[in-house]
Amino acid sequence: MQEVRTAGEVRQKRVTIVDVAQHAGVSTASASKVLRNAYGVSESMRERVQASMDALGYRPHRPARGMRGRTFTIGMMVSDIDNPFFSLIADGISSVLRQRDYELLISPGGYEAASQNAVVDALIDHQMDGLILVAPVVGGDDLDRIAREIPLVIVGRHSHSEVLDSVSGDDERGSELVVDHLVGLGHGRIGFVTNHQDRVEPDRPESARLAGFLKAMASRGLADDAVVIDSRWSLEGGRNAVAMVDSLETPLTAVFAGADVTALGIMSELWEQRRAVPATYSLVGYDNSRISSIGPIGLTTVDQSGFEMGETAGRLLLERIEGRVDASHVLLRPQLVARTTTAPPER
Amino acid sequence: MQEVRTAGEVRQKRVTIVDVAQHAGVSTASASKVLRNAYGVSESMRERVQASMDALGYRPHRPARGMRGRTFTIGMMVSDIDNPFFSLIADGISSVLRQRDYELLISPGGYEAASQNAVVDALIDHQMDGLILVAPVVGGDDLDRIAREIPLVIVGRHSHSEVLDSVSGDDERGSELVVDHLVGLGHGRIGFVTNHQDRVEPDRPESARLAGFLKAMASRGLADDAVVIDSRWSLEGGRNAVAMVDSLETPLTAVFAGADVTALGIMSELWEQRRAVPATYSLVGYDNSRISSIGPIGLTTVDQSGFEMGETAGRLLLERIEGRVDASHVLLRPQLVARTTTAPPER
DNA sequence: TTGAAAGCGCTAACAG
DNA sequence: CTGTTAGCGCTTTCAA
Repeated sequence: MQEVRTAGEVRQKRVTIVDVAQHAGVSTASASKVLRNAYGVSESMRERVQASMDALGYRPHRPARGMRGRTFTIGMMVSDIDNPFFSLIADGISSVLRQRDYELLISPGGYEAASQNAVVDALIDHQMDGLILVAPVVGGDDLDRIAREIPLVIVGRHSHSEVLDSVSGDDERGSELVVDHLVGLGHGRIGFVTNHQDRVEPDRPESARLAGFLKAMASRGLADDAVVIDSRWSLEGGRNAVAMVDSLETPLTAVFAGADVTALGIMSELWEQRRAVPATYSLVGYDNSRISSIGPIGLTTVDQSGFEMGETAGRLLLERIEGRVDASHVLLRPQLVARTTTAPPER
Repeated sequence: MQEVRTAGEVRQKRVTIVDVAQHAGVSTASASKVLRNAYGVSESMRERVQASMDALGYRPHRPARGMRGRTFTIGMMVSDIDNPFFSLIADGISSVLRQRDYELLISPGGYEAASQNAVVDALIDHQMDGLILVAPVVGGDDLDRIAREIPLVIVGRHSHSEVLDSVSGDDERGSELVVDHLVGLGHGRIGFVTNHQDRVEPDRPESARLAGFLKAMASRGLADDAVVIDSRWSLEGGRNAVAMVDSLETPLTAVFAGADVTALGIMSELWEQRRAVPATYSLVGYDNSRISSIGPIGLTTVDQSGFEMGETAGRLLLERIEGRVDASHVLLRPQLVARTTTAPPER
């Protein structure tokens, strides 16, 4: 029997820049310059070195690069990778980075500030060239502190910080679109399901969507018909919201769930109780996640163009890395996607 | 106005092991040993150094560690992060790594062998200590080659390789469970939607599930009633499968979609045609993704216990890194989850 | 334009 | 048990 061992086997050594330099008959410094597209190399030098790199199949060792210069790696923190919206953002980022030979590495940070901070530290320890944090729950001061250590872009959270960039949807506007849609259908008494915050941070999407909802209702003379249901933006939170809505003295004709996942929880709970949507009440989500378009779901929701957000975030981060110092905060226009969970009220 | 500049500002230098050693009044070698929990350090030394590390808030620089030894980082490649099943696997892996101070970094590799290979190379270039590839489309030879470079575990794909470990669900058994369920309900003529492979690789889940389906049908005397529908495991593939099923001469009473996402595509298409499930035909998926449990969907499917897969993969990889040389291939038992998309045939 | 040499933060071999 | 020192692969002065 042939022995095929891994640990015992002598793994062939990596091709290093020294090998390339020797093969091309030049100094490592010159090879390095070619690798980095740096100034001060003749055309012939560039060609020779490039040929050697190709011939030897040279791939730069990232940790070694990181010791002195850049790693050409960008870190992305998300709470949980299982979020279709994050996936779109990641695709958008990748599409920008790819053209510039940067690489994207993703790390799930959970839903607690403590665990997210730990993940951010770890990404910094990897000597990444920049970080993109998606909907971080970390406090604003912490974000500024991080931004002073490393180029930083946050996605999905409004910001006015001077030291970092941000890309987010115009959540206030998004809520307004929803209210317009529902009022247009004839609804008056509308509920909004919140994502409970122990310590309210005004720059978080949940705050902006709630504010937008209240403002839009008020400006249409429906301030007294705006009902806030304090729950959580999760499947479970949606399920629980159903009972809360039922316990209201005056019933609702429409519920704006604040997020698709919450709307799905509500749908699921209602379905189990054999109550139909939109017959029971109209239902609106937020995010336009892929599930929402599936036939039997057909959730009316708000699209945030995640891919474009990712592209923008990637572009901003590269600009930061190249040295831009003034902050840039981009707000993207949301769009309402009307499907089958909204209809005129029954009465 | 106060100037708050990032790039211009002098960023404070990192705390290095030299700082720790100085603070504790010992050599860097000793500090390093404490950091690595290496042998040959007195209790008092350990305490002093540890105290200094805590006092200075020392965090080891991963690239530097990677230059000589381990980075304590594991890379995970997935085709696309937007897959609830992958999320479960990642959680499982993380739960194991966390106890051992390893970190998990995830990289989306797309659906092509070429792009996946590029991502794997990039992870190797980062000097990661080991890799976990989820359902790679890369050829078996390539996997062996990779495994000779770096400790490797593949998830969701059967393997008999001597140089790498694998964890997967028993897909043949899973298909058998589905056939049993459907036949138990009274179905005879059953369709199976495949994920088309240009070059059939027998160790891929799509091959195993198809084989299991055909075998189970045959062993129940239904070989002639087993219909194979060649499509793709995607939302679109599911949608297209509907027309293919409709064009069959003898109609089906049940469709085993091979994967949840395919089943969702079928559901969606049928729904748009105002045809009900399971009235049109019973429908079964595979994966038990989170969506499948949502009320209005209620998809009958097969659970693969992704979290456990992740745990196992993490454990196997750490063992490899510690030096295990004989391959380990784990097969996990799948379970049928019956919901509302399956029922006895109408006739 | 090119090359020699120092050094990034850490580990490992070896000496004391 | 502890310290000295070389060196990982690369970038970056600085000199030629």
